[in-house]
Amino acid sequence: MSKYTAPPYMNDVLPFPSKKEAWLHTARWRYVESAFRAVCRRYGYREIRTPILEQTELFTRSIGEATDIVSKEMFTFTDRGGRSMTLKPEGTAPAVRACLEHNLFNEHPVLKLYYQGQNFRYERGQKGRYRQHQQLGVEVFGSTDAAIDAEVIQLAMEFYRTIGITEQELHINSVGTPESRKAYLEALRDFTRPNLEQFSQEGQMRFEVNPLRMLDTKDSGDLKLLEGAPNLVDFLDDDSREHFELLQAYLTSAGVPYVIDHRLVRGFDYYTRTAFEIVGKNLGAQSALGGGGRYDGLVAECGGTSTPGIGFGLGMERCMLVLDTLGIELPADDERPLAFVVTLGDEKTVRPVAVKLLSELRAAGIAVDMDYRYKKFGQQARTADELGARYLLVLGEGEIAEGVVGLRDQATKEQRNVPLAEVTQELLALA
RNA sequence: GCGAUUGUAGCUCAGUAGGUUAGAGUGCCAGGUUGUGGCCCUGGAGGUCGUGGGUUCGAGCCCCAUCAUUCGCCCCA
Repeated sequence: MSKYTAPPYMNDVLPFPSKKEAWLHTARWRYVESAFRAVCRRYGYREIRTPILEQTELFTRSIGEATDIVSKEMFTFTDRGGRSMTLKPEGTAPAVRACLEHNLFNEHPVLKLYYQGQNFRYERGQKGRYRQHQQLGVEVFGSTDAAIDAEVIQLAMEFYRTIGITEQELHINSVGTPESRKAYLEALRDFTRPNLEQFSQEGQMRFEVNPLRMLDTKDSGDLKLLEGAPNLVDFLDDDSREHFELLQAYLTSAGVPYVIDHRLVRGFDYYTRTAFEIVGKNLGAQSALGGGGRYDGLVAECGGTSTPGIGFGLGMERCMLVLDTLGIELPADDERPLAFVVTLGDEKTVRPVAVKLLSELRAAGIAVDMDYRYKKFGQQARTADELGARYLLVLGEGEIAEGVVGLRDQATKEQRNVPLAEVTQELLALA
């Protein structure tokens, strides 16, 4: 092992596939990222990029002091100017900050954004959870229309479909306003309190810390005790209830099946109304693909004039892992050369011609490579195979004398001579 | 933050109850075979056994610490 290793629970994504960790291959990442961009573009979203760190206060204020993220998971440090800075643990608050700073909310009353960026959370790693993870997401500001909630949901589901995850289930819920949520919490506490001692240790802990999470248990005993518990939707204010009903109507008319999941809650303080999660089928414990929700109070919390918002986010690493688990084939490595030059015979005669051929082909926009270790035909050909070249360009003293190059199809092993002057056109036609 | 797990060659791993010079497969390099490969044969290089202490006549193996890995919990993406 080398002296230095990647920082704990962070991954290197490599230029070649590995048998053990197939998902840590840049070609696969690029494919998924470009699929995401393509979907966002189709839906009319524009890209925003923000710095990798922000003032710490932006996150403590927006996410909530009591959340795990703020209380124990932030990568925080003091910079040389004495400011407390934090590597961003999530993408929404920085996007809001940037929009406020550049007045985008005023100039673009309805603002549809997408982003792709690294998030950092200082926690113990495990499968699908890393200290640095890439998040793909969208945010829409300026509209409370439930139709935009439906659009964000459809965008997310369409993205998963385009990369081959077709078996998905949409879970929706409404968490209402902070006030209605508070009323519900009291009702839930009142309901569970009489039998509290019968709950699992974990359930009892959640009762204290975050009662909503009691609903999210897998413990069969707890589930039984929760039968007949009050539902959050019954505590919604009229506006939130209507909003939730409208969302369902839009989803239905768009032909998007959904299930209402009363146990679905989101972690951060700033969420309001719509909460949704997309769940993959047949994935077991790692089934949540991504989720999002509405945050009508966040912009005001960050110091702007009250502006509603809704967003969706997904973790790239988990997405890649899911693709692996489902055995979904992605298109071939886009970094493969089209052709690979192989030389035979006297190096001093042949190599200069090969170098010239390479530069001509590259200038014409063809991806082509050669072996720089001056070895036998077989070894050069093997390098070509390892790099995934589709064609071999065989160049020896004989070919040079005739002014041709051998064009060998690696799939069929058929080889024919092509005049040097015509190789570029031939390859362009084959590309 | 809590609980486990693993660390020996580039890669996958073996290494018996502590006992000479630490092994295999694969990959790599060279030759057999200066111009058409992947096979085969022969040879070769490659290790501070994660690191630092300790126990012992003697440690890859036992003990402590430390770093790193992987996995679970909490929570999340």
